[in-house]
Parts: sequence; C-alpha cells; structure tokens
Amino acid sequence: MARKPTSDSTRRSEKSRRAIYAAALALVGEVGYARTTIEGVAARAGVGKQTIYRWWSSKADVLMEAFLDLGAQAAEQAAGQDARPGAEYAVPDTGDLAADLKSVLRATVDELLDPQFEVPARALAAEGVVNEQLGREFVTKLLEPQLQLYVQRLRSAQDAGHVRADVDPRIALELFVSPLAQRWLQRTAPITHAYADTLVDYALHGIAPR
Amino acid sequence: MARKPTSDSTRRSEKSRRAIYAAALALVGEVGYARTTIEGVAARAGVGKQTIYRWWSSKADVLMEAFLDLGAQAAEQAAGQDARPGAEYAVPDTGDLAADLKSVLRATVDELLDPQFEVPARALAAEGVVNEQLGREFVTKLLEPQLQLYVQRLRSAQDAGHVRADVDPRIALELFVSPLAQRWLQRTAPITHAYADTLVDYALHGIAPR
Amino acid sequence: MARKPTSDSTRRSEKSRRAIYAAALALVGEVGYARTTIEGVAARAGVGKQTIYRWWSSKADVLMEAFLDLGAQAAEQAAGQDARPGAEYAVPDTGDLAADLKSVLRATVDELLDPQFEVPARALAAEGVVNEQLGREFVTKLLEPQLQLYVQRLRSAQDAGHVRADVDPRIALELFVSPLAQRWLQRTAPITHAYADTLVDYALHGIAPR
Amino acid sequence: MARKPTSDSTRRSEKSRRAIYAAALALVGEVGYARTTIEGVAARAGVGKQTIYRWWSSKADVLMEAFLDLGAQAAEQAAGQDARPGAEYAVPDTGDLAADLKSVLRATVDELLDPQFEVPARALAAEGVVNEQLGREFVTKLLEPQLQLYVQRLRSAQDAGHVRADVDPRIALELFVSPLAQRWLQRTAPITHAYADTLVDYALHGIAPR
DNA sequence: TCATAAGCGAGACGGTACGTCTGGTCTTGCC
DNA sequence: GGCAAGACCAGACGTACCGTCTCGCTTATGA
Repeated sequence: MARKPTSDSTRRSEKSRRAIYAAALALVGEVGYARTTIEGVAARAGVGKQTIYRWWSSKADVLMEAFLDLGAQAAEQAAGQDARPGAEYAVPDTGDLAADLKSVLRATVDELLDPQFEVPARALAAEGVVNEQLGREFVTKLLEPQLQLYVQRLRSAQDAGHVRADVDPRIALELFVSPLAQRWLQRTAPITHAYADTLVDYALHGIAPR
Repeated sequence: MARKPTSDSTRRSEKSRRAIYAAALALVGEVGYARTTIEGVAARAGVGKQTIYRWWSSKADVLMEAFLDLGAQAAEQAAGQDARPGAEYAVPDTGDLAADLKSVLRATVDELLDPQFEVPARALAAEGVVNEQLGREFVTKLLEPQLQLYVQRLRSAQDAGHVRADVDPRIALELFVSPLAQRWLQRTAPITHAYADTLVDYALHGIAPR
Repeated sequence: MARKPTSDSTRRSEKSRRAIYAAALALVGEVGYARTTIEGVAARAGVGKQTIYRWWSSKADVLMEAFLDLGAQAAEQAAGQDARPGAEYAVPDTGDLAADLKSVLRATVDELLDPQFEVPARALAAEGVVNEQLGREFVTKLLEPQLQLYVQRLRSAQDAGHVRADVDPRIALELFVSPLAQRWLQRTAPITHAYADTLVDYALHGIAPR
Repeated sequence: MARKPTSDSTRRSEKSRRAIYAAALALVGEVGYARTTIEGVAARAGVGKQTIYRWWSSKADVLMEAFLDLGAQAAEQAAGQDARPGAEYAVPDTGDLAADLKSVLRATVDELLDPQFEVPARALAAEGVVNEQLGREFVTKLLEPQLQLYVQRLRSAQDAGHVRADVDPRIALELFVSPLAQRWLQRTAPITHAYADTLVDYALHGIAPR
C-alpha cells in the first residue's frame, strides 16, 4: 500500500519511522481518527510532513502500518523465539473443543475492551468499511490470519470426530466470531465472557432441540 | 441529533429538505462519503450552507436522515397502508423455521448487494463504528428494529417447540445474521444465497455431531 | 491587477482590507520583502489566508495596493480638500526654475531617505524590475504621475523662455531625476541635497563650456 | 561572498562549476529568477545540491558569478590578449566628445536590448535593489568599472577644454547614463539610439538657452 | 602503492510557505 | 424569519524548496 517507488529504503530513518508510529497511535487514541491529521502526527513526531508523504500515501496507511507494527512488537515481546508475524498464537488444543474456543474467545473479548487497542482498531475498521483497498489489506494482514487459527482448530476437531465432517470450518467459525465482532463494531449490545461462552455453546449444538 | 432549538419549523422549506436528501445521497453514491462535503451538498441542492447547518449538525447527520427518509419512502411505496417506519415487514411464519429464515436472509443478501443501498449504508456504518453517538442512532433506528423481527419469529418457533426454550433469541439470531453482516462490512468473503442457507442450517443444528 | 472576478465587492470587509494593508507594510518594514509571507500577513492582520487570496493575486499585488493606499491616505491628510489621488502636489512655480527644481528634488531626497517609505518602495521597485506587469503598474500609478509634474513645470519654463523651445521636457526631466533614482535604487553613491542641487545646475546649463 | 573556508579548492571540479553556471543562466532565462531554484539548477547541471551550497551562499550568489563569468568569457573572445576582467574596453577618444559618448551609449542601448543579457542582468539588478550586500557587489564588480570608463573620457575632455573644469565627471556622466538605466530598469519609456543621442546633447549643453 | 581524505552525485531529513479546499459562523438582501 | 448567496476566520491538505545531513563512489595525493 505504501507508495515506495522512490525508495531503496536503505537510507530511510528508522528513528523517524518509529516516532511516526508512536505519534500516530497516540493521537488517534487522544483525539480520535477524524481529528488526527498528518500535520499533527508530523509535529508530534518531530518530523517533516514530507517524511510522512514520502513513505505513506494516506493517514489510513500510516495508521495501518503503525498498528501492524504494534502487533508485531507485542508478538516479539510475548515470544522472543516464536516471532512469526501474523500467526503469533495458535488456538489451544486440549481435546475439549468447547473449552478451547471459549478460552480464546474470552481473551478476544478482553482485547476488544482494552482502550489502547480499541481506538486504533476501530479507526482502521471504519476506514476499511468505506475504503475497499485498505479494508482488504486490513482483512488480509490482520483479520484472516487470526481466523485461520480457528480453521486449524476446527479441522483438528473434525479429525477427532467432535465436529461433523461435512461442516465447512471457515463458515463454522463465523457462528461465534462474527457475533462478537458485530457487537463490538456496531455496539449493538455489550460483550462479556458469559456472552462468548453462550456463542460457543449455541454454535456447537445449534438452537434447535436435539 | 438535529439542533432544532432555533427553528420554529413551521416555516421550514420542505423543498429544500428533499433537495438536500437527494443531493446527499447522490453525492455519496458518486464520490463516496469522505469526498462528500457540506458545501457540495448545498451547491448541488441549490441551497445555502446555512440551511443545512440550521437543521443538521453534521455531514453524518444529514446522511442518516436522508437514508432513513429513503427507507421510509421505499416502505410507503411497498405498502401504502402498512407504513410503520422501521418495522415494515415481519419475518414470514409458515411453520417451517429454516425456510422462513433462509427466505429473509436471502432477501437481505440481495439488498446488501444492491449498489443503491450499499454505498450510503456502508458510509453510515463506517461513521457509526467511530462515532459512538451516530452509531447508536444507527443501531436504534435501523438495525435493532430489523433484528427484533427475528426475535419475534424465534419466539414463535420456541412456542412451537422448534427452538429450545432455554435459548436467548436475541443471541440466537446473531448466529446467522452477524456472519452475513461481517462479510459485508469487512469484505472477509463473498455473500451468496447458498452461504445464507448454510448459516441457517449450522445455526439451527450446530456443528457438533448430533 | 487584483483578481476580482468573483466579487461584487459590496460585501467586502473594509476592516479586513485595512488590517491587511497595515500588516503587509509593517512586516515588509520589519523583516523585508523576501521574508514577508502571505501567511504572516494573514496572521498579523487576524485574517484567514483565503481572504487575502480572494482579493489579491500575489504578495506583490497586496503590497502595491497597500503602498498606494498609504500614499492616498498621506495625500488626504496633507490636503483634506485637494485629494486628487496621484497628483497631490505640483512643482512650485516661482519663476526661478532652478530654485523650484532644487526645492522639489531636495524633498525627494528626504523622502527617499525616510525608512518608512524606503523599504516598501524598494521592495516594489525590485519586484517591478523583474515582473513586467507589476513594474508597469508601478510606473503608471506612482512614478509617471510624479514625473508629469516636472513636465508641466518645464513647459511653463519654456513659455517663459527659461528652457529652449526645442527641448523635450519628458526627456529633460530625466537629466536630474534619473541620476537620483539610480543612486537610490542601485546604491551607486550617496544622495544629498548638495548632489540634488548639482544635478539641477548641470542639467540646466550642461557640462560643456558656455 | 562565497563561503570557502572548508575548501582547499584544489580538488574543486571545474566541470561542475561550468555546468552550474550554464544551468543557472539557462534557467533564469527560461523561467525567470523567482522560479529558478537551487534544486533546479543542481538537477539541470547534473550535480548534487551540496556541491552548490559548498561553493556559493545563495541563489543570487550563484547567478552573480555565472553572470560575471559570462562577461569574462565574452571579453576573452572579443580580445584574446586584453582580458582584464571588468575593464574590457575604454570609451573611444577621437577628440569629438559628443560623438564618442553617443557611440558608446548606442552600444549600451543595443546590449540592454539583447535578451540573452537582459534577463539575468535584470534578475541581478532586482535582487540588488533589495539585498544590499549583493547590490554593492553588483555595483562594485560590474557597474562602477563601466562608469569609470566615462570618468576617464570626461577627464580627458576636461584637459582638452571640452568640459568645464569645475564639473565633477562622476556626477556628469550620470546625466546621460542614469536616464538610460532608469528607462531600462523601470520600463518608464522605450530606449533607442535617437534617445541616447538626445541625452548626450542635453547633457553637454544643458536645457537652458545658451 | 596504496590508505585516506576531500569533492562529488544522490537524496532523505526537519522545516516553512505555498495556494487550495472545506468547515462552521456571520451578514446581507430577497421573499 | 427562513432562505440563497457568499464573505469571513481557521486550519489541514499535499507540494515545492530550503539548507543540512549522511551515504557510497571516485580520484589524487602524500606517507
């Protein structure tokens, strides 16, 4: 997404890059996405505006990379050795599918409620709704890798006979992930651990009488 | 949301109001939400800027009312007598829950893919993600009334013994509605009638072996 | 010169206009022409940039009008009744041509050495050297009207037989005016009352033996 | 004016110097002084910006040296042996002062009308009006040496009794040189051979009846 | 003869100002 | 008093250059 035709990127200032990420995330957190401006980011980062325009094509683009970087850094910290970006954690596989899914979904609830994560994530998600290019990048780089972890766990559950063989795992995971996502994105209702548990139970056994 | 303290509203120009709605929807459709400006709407509607600021507080606010008006008009056309805004249709109740849900969900798929609907809806949804006040209004006035139709149908199904009594209908409906919403909002995957059907089946019977 | 296509100028803010003139002249006096910026003028005048760009096409244009206004105001003050702009004073006509010319030329020397006049005048003159359009306006509106006063006095002297009839007054005046102008503009040598007197004497009687 | 403390100047690239002069003169001729930029000169000369900043302190400085170099080269071509910079030619001395002055003044008219000379000369003159340091250098290096040629010729005329002994030659020459200079600089009126002749005649014999 | 230091092309950097665009407010007639 | 029109103050936009600062590369001694 970045407009990097000019760069051999050798001479790029690492210090500026980090300062810009930090400033962008801080400003979005403080005044929101709409009132975050490139000028503001540049001023806060102690950087010329051109240094931003040289490497990124838009405010959304800067924030996206800042957010990806934030995730990458968090991952590095969490597992110094296991730093494959974008696939930081796997869904646990204890053999108890319901428990494993609930555990991860509860962690997701906690993350979605963490203000430090929430504001930039919301800003990116909103921009992605309206800006197809950025939306697809958001999905490809952030969302889908997370969802694939569920796909893996569900496949393993199919092998163990805990999920029907004719079920498509990529669709199945949406039964409990999407409701959470929609409640968060659109604020249709509060999200809690109990709610997460309920979603998993309903998704596994359906709502019709057995 | 509108800032109507000034107005006596008696003298308000109906012609201007309709022209503003039309201009706002047209511009959003043509150039997208971000590049739609109050100035542009005013110019296109042949209206002074102040006439917009007098009755609405923001670009999002204008678009929201324009969109609600669009829905209301569509409803009036569809059913001259049954014009209760926001609750135009009920989910059909033929006794076959799966068929009824699939039928409505398929209609929703069609609507989400209609470009005339898609662009302003997407714009409003995006703004709502980031702007809590507008988001809540969007949910209250547009989304939740639609969802309550499913709640009614699910309650009726519970009465008929087709849905377990201990199931919360408000959560249950999210199993098939939210995945569709998320695929549309975030473009994680395409939405089709077949997909809608699958969601209903999975939601009713779960993904675990019976 | 101003780019006034938009304006009916009825609604133009007189207060802003005067504030802009004052700010422009003050800034040019304080930091020089090159370091005077439109942004600076706007800020100092407490005015939006667009209000400047709406009525003037360039920094030079603003300064030119500010300078003309300054002259007009000075003239109004000097002679409340005799406020014909651009032709404020006539060269005196006492019958003694040499004395009359020396008197006016000495006054010009004083004006050229007045810092309040010098800095903006120099800035305009410099811009006019390089910018033909502005240069011509400068000459037409400021310089030539002044020079025509000398033409009138020289014609009167011709009638009185104090200047040869075959002499072109428009050229003749340059013999004493242009040397002063060049010394001032290009700083080739200092300008004094004595120098002014010498120029008049040389011009009247030539440098060749009589 | 150049900031040469760093340099040992032995290692200086002659090729770059010439390329910079050529690029500067070409650009000033093509787009004018204001729109000539150091970056543009560097790019056109195929030179790094630092190579310019290393040897010159400003745009005006570069152009001044380029212009001096242009004059020096012209002089070298005109007289391979007589290449004293800045004092290439003397005013001819045929004994007929009027004829000698007219001849040189006519040549000056031709030079001032030569576009190749005019644009950079105008740019330098304009800068000099506003920038005292450069203005003085311009006068010292270019203008005054030329004027001194007239001083010499007028002294010789005084010796021959063709100019009054009490006349200051440095002032006298301005009677015919400055009008020409002002007409050129400020475009107050056209300059022609006939005009030059008239100036000489008026200056020699005055405008008063003899 | 070869390291070594200067000049060099290139271009990223922190800045400033440009001229444009829009936001939201205010003012002026018209209806 | 609502309205169309549009001037006003404010300030962000994305661009162009400023003058400084590395970066490797070439080149020309001088140890």
